Amino acid sequence: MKDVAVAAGVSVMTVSRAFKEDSSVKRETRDHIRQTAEALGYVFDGTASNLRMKRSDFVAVIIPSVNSANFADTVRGLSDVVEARGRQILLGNSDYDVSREEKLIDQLLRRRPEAIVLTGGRHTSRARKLLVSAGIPVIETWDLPEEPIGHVVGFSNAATMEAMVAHLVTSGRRRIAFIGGDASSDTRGADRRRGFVRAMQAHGLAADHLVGIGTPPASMTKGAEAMKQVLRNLPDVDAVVGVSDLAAFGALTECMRQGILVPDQIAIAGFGAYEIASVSVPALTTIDVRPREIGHRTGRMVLSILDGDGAAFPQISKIEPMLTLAESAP
Amino acid sequence: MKDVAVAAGVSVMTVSRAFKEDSSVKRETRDHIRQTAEALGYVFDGTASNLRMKRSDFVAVIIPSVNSANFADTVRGLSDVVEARGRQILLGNSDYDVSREEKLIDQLLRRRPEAIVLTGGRHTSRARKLLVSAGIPVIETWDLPEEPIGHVVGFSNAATMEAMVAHLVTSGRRRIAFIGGDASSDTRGADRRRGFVRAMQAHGLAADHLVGIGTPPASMTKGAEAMKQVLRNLPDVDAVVGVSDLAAFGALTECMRQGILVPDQIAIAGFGAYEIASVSVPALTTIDVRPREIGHRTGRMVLSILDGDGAAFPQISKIEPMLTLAESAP
DNA sequence: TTGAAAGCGCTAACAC
DNA sequence: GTGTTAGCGCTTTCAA
Repeated sequence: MKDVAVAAGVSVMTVSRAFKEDSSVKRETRDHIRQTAEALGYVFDGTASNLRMKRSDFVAVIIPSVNSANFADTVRGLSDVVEARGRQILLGNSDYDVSREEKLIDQLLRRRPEAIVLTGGRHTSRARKLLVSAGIPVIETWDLPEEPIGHVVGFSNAATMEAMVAHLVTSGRRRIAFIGGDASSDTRGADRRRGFVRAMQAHGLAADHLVGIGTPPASMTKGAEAMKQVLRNLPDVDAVVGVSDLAAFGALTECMRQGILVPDQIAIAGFGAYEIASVSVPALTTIDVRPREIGHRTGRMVLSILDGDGAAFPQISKIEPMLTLAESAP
Repeated sequence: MKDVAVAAGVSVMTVSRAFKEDSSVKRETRDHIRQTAEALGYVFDGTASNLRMKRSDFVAVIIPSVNSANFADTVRGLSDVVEARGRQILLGNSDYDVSREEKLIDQLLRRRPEAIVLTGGRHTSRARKLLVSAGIPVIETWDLPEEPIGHVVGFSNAATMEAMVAHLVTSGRRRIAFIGGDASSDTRGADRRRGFVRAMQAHGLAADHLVGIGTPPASMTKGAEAMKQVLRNLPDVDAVVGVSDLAAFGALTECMRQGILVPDQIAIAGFGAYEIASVSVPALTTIDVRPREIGHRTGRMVLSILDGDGAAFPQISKIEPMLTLAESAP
């Protein structure tokens, strides 16, 4: 900046002002400075500015994995909103692991983000301490934590899965299997499984057809493998619910390979409203938790807390998941 | 840090040293300082450190979209490598738009990243100027640019598609349609389409069955719609190639809905080796461009340029895509 | 092994 | 409308 100032024949302060939109610099002076800067290949140093202004324009976001379309959608919705207002997303993958999440929180906080968005409501106790003492807005998403740290944009994974079971039972299914949700690290998957078990019991049905798929994320391939087990070991099953659409679609493909008719012999339902659910043949009955809306709403929440009236949003903003019926489990 | 220093009864300099791994501080002093810091809820300010050290530990990455599994895989591979060495990824989505890419480059460079990774080899001229004058390593990926700015980790989209066409022709297909690649903004898609046309002509076949799907990214839904057009307008087609597996799978589902046998009546091939390709029934013949390997290799390249002997990597590192044959086009 | 002074590149606050 | 001074929180440098 000093170089630009010398080259333009002004003080550094004037150069600084010339780069701010609404500051008092003569038009000609500003134009001249900007041209000089461009010619010199000068790029503004945000690092120094951040230090001085105590304002990083970063919003930290931790998701389990960028490789999951649903979490990617949430990040996308979030970044669309906050980037339009000059903020930048600082993204971290926790790999469905709370201790990795703790490390990430530590690392990200060093960058002095102005807010931090988390996926899920389970964290290590040190992570909670770090978050609280950071003194910035904390938003937990994709869940309704029992003890929220700050704000929340989410839904109950368990209750949502209960609605799905209710639908299957209403449509006449009785011997329903659940694929996924066994890994303790995927708390949302485990919650869905818990909701499944609870709903089955509430309907007086046996909830003993639980097929794990191991470490998250649930994939199509793992869903297909799990379905093989179901067909081998649980021949009386008349419906299968996947912890996600990916697992459900995998299960569907295994049925296709074995000549089992869906939904005539076995109904299949998923979770998440991935694109595959609407395109597959048969299309999958699923639950749309509106990941992008989670992101948008979180973004607007962050901005309203940061820039304006934090009171515009309630502390807990509930997403209403929608049951989407399709051919696989009408 | 000053607070910690006062609380621990030492100078700020000693506190600073206590947080570095390999500096000369007495064990007891260091332990005492770290405890004091933890108790005070002190979090190291990376911003100030970066300013002073002129070292941000950021690697900037621009991809067309996080919502594409393949690009997400590349980012994942890259971050696995560079984060293990203390760097953090600064991610931006260009939305397949070079002018948005230019804006992003400008924004990201303000954060003073130590290297920048781009997707593709087409950029605005101002973007090129910014990249060159930034004086940091620039790595272009997912393509083999005609005029590389710096390093490259990629493959030829056109040549790879030519290999796919060669396979289809060898297996007896003659009237082959191509779905996608019409949007000028998706240069990789357009390159694949160009490769398709070139290969068809080289085999003496008509390359006039081109069905566009509009703005990227190619989706399953758009692939299904395009297949509807193919079946309506081009009844003689005996094979279809999708610009990506998503489009190809969409096309497959449309065939299933219309009772058209794949591959007996129409063969279908995709591009990208998404999970859907191996799981779908029939499984899709596709091309594995190894997105994660692109990320890994790019990461290792960045680190070797930054930390050590930059000479360890050639300027252009070619990825060899692999043709993966499956049921849909054996 | 520890400390004091100087400064990274920018901007708030105050002159003029 | 523009310039001067001081300082954001850290680390380099030099001295003790």
